[in-house]
Amino acid sequence: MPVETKTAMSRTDTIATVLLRHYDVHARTLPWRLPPGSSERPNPYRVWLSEIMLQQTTVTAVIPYYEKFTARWPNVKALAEASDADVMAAWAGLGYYARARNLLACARVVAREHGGVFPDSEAALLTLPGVGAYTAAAIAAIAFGRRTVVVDANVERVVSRLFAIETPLPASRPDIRQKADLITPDQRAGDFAQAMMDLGAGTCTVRNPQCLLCPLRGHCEAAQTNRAEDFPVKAPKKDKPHRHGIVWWLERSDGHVWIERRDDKRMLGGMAGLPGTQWDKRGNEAEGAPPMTGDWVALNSPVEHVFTHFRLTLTVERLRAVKEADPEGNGQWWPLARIGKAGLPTLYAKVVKAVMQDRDD
DNA sequence: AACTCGTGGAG
DNA sequence: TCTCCAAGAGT
Repeated sequence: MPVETKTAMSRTDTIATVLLRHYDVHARTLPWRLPPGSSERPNPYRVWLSEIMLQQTTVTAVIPYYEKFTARWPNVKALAEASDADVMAAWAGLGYYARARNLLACARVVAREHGGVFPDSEAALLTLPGVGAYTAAAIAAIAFGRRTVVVDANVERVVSRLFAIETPLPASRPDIRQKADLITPDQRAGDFAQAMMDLGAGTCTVRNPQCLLCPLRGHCEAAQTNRAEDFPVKAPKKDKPHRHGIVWWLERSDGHVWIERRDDKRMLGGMAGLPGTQWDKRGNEAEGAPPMTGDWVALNSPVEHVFTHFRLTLTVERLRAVKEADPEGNGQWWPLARIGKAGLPTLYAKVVKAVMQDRDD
């Protein structure tokens, strides 16, 4: 390589060339990545698992779950043989629980119909449960060295800035995809995708982007006009409605609590939960009956929670039952001493906390 | 094609 | 406190 190109960018340097050169030095070390400089290909199972967990979820939130899953289920066959309840409980707290249901469904399809080997083409990957356009492209590129166009929210932001795209999202998606295709290299498409995501996570951030430190500043229309933070332009979003519901805390005299398994296809579907009104259906927030008749008493302070598209205020009502009590519903008595192992999603973990605090008062 | 799906961190 | 939003998919 000529000496002058080490410090000055040559005219023929493409965005991909510059970004990959930067990535070779500055790539983040992450549990699902091979050590820097490794020439091997990453394990498809691990790539797939990480990509599913990372959907709409931050790296720091994913890491402990990724470590837990890979230690307990080291390959796709092991995961395919796990029980639904074990996988759902292991996923508890990470959110978007349809991902966990699809994860298990996908593992079983790969184990049964593909002999435990992940398909290596983008089109075949796209047919798997929980694998959409982004994830299929990412796995094909990262695990199998395919040249695919990987577009996630990071790439959308970076590309919107590189080309100063004025059309608001989501209408700009076709244009963004075309531009992403244009700058994707024929070689190392997987590294390029991960480099774009590293850039979006650390430098080309939503707020306060670090354009002065960006390796692509010389290629970026937005940076050169000091307008990075103006992109991507987004359509205005709707405001969140507020819903109210009741949750019933039924505790037996010997220290057991009545826990239900929520139906699939509802919110928090397949997860453990507490009986309550149908707060997840708009307009039906008051519908439902307690698992037993009795003198239910409400806690002084309700539980507040925020979902993607609505806020929820839950009133907690308590009842003490005798040991012979026989509640109605799809549930089981769970020892309060081991409530932390019940696999409750955060909403219900908040209810447990509220009940415990109420006792201390 | 909009809507529906969780959660926690950043600012 | 409040808003925004993150390696999106399914319907």
